[in-house]
Amino acid sequence: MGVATVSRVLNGHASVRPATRDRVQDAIRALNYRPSSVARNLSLQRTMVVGAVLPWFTNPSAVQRVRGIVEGLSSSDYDLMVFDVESEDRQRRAFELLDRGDRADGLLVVSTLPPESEVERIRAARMPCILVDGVHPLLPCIAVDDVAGGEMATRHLIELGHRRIAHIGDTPPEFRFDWSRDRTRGYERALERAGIASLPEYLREGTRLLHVARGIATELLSLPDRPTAIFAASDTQAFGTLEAARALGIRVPEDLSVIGFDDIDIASYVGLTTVRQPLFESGRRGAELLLRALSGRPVETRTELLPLELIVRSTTGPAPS
Amino acid sequence: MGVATVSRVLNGHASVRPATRDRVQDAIRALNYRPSSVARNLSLQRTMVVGAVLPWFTNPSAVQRVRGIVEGLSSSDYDLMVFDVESEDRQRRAFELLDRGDRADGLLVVSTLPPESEVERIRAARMPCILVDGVHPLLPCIAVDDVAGGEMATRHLIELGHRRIAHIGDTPPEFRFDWSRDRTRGYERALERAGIASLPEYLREGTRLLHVARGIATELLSLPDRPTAIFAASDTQAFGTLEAARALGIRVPEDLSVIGFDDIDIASYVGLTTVRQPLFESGRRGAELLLRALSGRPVETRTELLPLELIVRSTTGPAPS
DNA sequence: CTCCTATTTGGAACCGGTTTCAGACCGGAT
DNA sequence: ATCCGGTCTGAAACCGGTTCCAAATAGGAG
Repeated sequence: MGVATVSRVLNGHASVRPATRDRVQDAIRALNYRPSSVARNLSLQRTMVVGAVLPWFTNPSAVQRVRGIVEGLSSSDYDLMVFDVESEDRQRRAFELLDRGDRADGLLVVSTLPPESEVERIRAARMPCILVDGVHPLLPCIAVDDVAGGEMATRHLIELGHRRIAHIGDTPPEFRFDWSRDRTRGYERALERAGIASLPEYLREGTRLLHVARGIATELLSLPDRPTAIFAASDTQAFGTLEAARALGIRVPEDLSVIGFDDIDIASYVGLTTVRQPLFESGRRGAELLLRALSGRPVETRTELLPLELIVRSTTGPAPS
Repeated sequence: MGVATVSRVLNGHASVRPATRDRVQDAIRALNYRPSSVARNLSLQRTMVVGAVLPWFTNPSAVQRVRGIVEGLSSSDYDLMVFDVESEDRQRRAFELLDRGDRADGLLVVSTLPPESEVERIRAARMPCILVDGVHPLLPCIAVDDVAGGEMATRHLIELGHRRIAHIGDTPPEFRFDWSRDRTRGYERALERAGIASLPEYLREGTRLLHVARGIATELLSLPDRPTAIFAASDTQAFGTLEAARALGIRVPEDLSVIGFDDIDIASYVGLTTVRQPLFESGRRGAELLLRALSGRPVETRTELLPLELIVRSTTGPAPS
């Protein structure tokens, strides 16, 4: 029996006599044989796997996006392989592993930007690749208008009568990633439009981590002329802010209003006012576009903006008089 | 120039004349060449990737474990590939992809049990495999004593004077997974030891999802003789219980005590009393054992139990008189 | 300028599949 | 019994690397 016949049986290919097929299947069972998927991929030039590259998938919003991806892929024959890249180095390695197209047929890059050299390579290899929560002129992208979001959050505070509004942003240079800067820009624009001077001591940056934000918030709230409202660039940072306020005995929302960004699961539980972005939907839609590209249908290389929505709960209120 | 030479240059192998090496590297640059990692794996029989298989990594405790895995692997040369298996079918497929050892060198199976046939295959292929949050007699395992944990939680409530104690468990048959049953057993044992009869209407099951638990809790709290304490099999379910209580206007902990299990991030924020299990540590330790196995050192096939700890916060209090 | 040996180099086999292609086999018609 | 067409089958080439081994080359000694 030749290997060709075995291959035909395994792939349910046409024209194998039933008698032969049975004989092959018996042998397979007897030997407890399973074909090597890697050898198969090598030969087929196709893996039926899509790769997702994302930093800190430990964080709640990333998890939510991945859930969307899983959902979007669930009806397809593709499996998902997630690469967590906690450092620039790991990110480079992930792309080295993936961009040849021999480990995954398509790529979802979430909340990070691939190095420029990789973008070129990906395009040269005609490997389908969708950006989720990131924008690049040469790739299809799913994103939100962070400037508008930052403005939306800040305007909400202004409309409540706040004038001393602080902002806790994210440190920009992580994985060439700049949504936080855009939200900050929205914050500045809202202040400007309302004719409020922006104070440098009200504009702070820290990592996305909760305890860092708590530290920064503690400093902000200890200022001689402390802010009456804080716009945190993410819900996680907003929670850090709330903890700081609680520790200092500052009442929310009576003495301090806090607004976040994302609307992660816990936000509704805790009653956090926030700007909701469709996290789950971004992943689902990204997967949808990727599947379309994988099926050979064309996908426009343009940025698709998902809607933002202000969710008012109980951590914002009128400015104290 | 032969392919052998190129291969030697790429792998920094010995004895390539500098002049030749430079010539090869120039060619590589000129062609923008990158070797196929899959072909390399096929030839080398080694991938430098470890696979993690876990269900619902959407859920907070799984995320925490994965964080531990990432941490445990970070100092090694291995990359992590995560397979989310939301259904039995996907689980089967994940193992089919992984157990030949040509896609990953080692396996971490988290919060699920591999099908028996796969266990056999994994052992036959001598593929290193560690179970995290799961127990199998033929594999090294990292776990906690769920019976003891369930007993610990229940005893805490009993010691506070509660007698009408309900329990919300998990539906057992998901991915051959039974920690919830063990926690329930601990619950029953604690009641028995205290001489409290267990009432069938106090013992309920639901999926791990928050809103399902909320529904069940609402039913429990609407019983004519409603419980004064509820032990939820996971923190997520405890939150559902708290929401139900809040909606019904039942004060916690004055009218109702609630205890969870896991101690996920938000638990401390919300002040949930719970039984802490070392989630992060379980992943880190699993990765550590896997790395040891991958390096050829022996790993005992025994179950390593991590410690549990009762964390008393503000959702439990003395039974109402 | 030879000769000899140590170092470099390239050819070929292999990893484990898929697929092309030509030959083997089958049954029916003459 | 022979021939014919169509259906099955297996040998061989390929995917893209690594590595063994033998041939080619370089450099030092005589």
